[in-house]
Amino acid sequence: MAPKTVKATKSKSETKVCCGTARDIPLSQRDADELASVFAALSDPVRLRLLSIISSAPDGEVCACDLVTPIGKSQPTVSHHLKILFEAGLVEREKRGVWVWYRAVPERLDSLASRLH
Amino acid sequence: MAPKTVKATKSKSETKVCCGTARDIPLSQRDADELASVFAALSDPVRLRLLSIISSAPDGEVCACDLVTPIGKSQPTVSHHLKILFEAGLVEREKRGVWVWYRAVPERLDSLASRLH
DNA sequence: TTAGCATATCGATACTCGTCGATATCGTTT
DNA sequence: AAACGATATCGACGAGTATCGATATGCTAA
Repeated sequence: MAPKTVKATKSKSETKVCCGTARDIPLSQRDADELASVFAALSDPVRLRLLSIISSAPDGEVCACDLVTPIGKSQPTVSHHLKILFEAGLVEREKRGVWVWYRAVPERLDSLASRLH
Repeated sequence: MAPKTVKATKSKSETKVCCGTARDIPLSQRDADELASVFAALSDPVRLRLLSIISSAPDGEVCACDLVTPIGKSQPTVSHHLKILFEAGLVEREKRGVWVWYRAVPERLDSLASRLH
């Protein structure tokens, strides 16, 4: 197994992860799942470019109809990716008439960045 | 299509993404691909917990043999995830005898955090 | 009401990925 | 040399996902 120097600090499996005991595992299962889901939303180049376009919009918002062409994917595909960004809390949307406007949620990225230490 | 207010700032598809022209698309295809690959490495709860354990190690490094039990997955699975973290530049490894020691690369996370604005 | 457009959903397909048992590789020990 | 233990790789399987054509939903205009 491990060398003998710091045998005492050996991390141990802790199935009891409920209340406040599990301090030997830095990141809980739940936190890991939640964090991973946000990273998963950012793990696609199409979504990163969508987020980039939306974030850098002069008016702070972009019509969905103006996202299909620059991305170069089909309308259902772009709609699919926008939904994933929305469900991850990375963008918010507002329907105005026939159009849907998307805005970035920078606080979401800020909180993400802060959790990277 | 889009409303008429800011028709001039409408982002346009730019297939010529080589030298320095494409400035209407904030994030290039290449940058998006590269960023997405790092996020993909962080998009799994097992890898996040591995990274967390390694990062918070008192000695700054953890033996791979001490990672299998707390993660609760098989040894090939843990080895697989460690490889992905390594190839993403998030951890570095050093073989000492029979054991392999893993260290975190915090600068990698720092540069990631800085790219989230 | 009907026609037309913007957006979302559905169904299908191809591909990627997480997982594990079995096995290979490699250093250590006897 | 032979046996053993730690780690990586392989092969396979099941689950998830990116993509798109077709279709549904919903708003607007005639």
